[in-house]
Amino acid sequence: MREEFGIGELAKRTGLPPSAIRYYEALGLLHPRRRDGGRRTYGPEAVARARGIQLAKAAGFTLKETSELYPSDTEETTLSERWRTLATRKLRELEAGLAAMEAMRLKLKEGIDCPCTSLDDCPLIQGPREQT
Amino acid sequence: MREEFGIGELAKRTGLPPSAIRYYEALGLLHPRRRDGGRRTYGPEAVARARGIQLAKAAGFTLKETSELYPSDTEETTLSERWRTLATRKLRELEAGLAAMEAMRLKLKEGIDCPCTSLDDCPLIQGPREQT
DNA sequence: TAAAAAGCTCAAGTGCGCTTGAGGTCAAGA
DNA sequence: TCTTGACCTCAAGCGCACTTGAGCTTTTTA
Repeated sequence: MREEFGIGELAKRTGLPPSAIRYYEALGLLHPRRRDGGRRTYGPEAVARARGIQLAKAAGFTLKETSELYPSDTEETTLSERWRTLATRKLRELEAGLAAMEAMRLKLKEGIDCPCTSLDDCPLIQGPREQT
Repeated sequence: MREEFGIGELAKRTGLPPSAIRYYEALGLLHPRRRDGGRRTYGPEAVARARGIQLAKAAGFTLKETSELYPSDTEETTLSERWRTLATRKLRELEAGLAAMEAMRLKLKEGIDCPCTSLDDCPLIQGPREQT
């Protein structure tokens, strides 16, 4: 039979607290089975999913956005198109975020390496950025 | 005399709503002067600062962290050392974030370009990542 | 078998980053 | 002058991502 374990074990394997795991489930990101008595049971795929969620978080996605990235949850079977659309959009946003982080990294590095005392001094932000 | 303007003008120049500008001030990120009557007055340096804040936000910093990046606010005069320590730490965190975003970008791109239907299918997360 | 450990649900609380609203003030123009 | 619009303060509210706590049940293990 397949390897199954409880919420405590999943917590141990992912570094997430059980409360967060339950919360993700409430948002539809995780779908444990239940054993008699009501306790949640997970398999290895839950570990993969949890890692995906953590990665998405680290990449700046909200949990709602992340859940949209896992559309198998919505009962669709041929979801390739929808998924691709969503993922493409997210990819664009991600690349914008990456650019911002890279810019900030440069600012920080410049600030650290140069004799001025504050980010304000380094004229690195004065690009043509109006609006968010 | 130096070019000075009110909160509405700063809002226009930065794309930030006045409420957010006041909020940043409450957190010690902005330090407008006041004219008789109590209204806030800003100069061009406030625009630069506001852009820095926006950039930091886009790079994933909290406002608290961002404020630590502008230590001139804390009355210190020779802050280079402290600043450099902080900025170096932030830089490391930023680079970790960048790596995560890059990983997610790859996952998304892979998912978009390959025939599988979900992120779970692509074995891209199964690295040795435990804990956050 | 009995006590401890792990889990369950549900409601409320927390911190962040703002926004909204009430109620009042200040400044410029018709 | 007087009205309009920009601005002021302060308190409360909101969405997100969780955490905490109460009160109860299920497993495990000594």
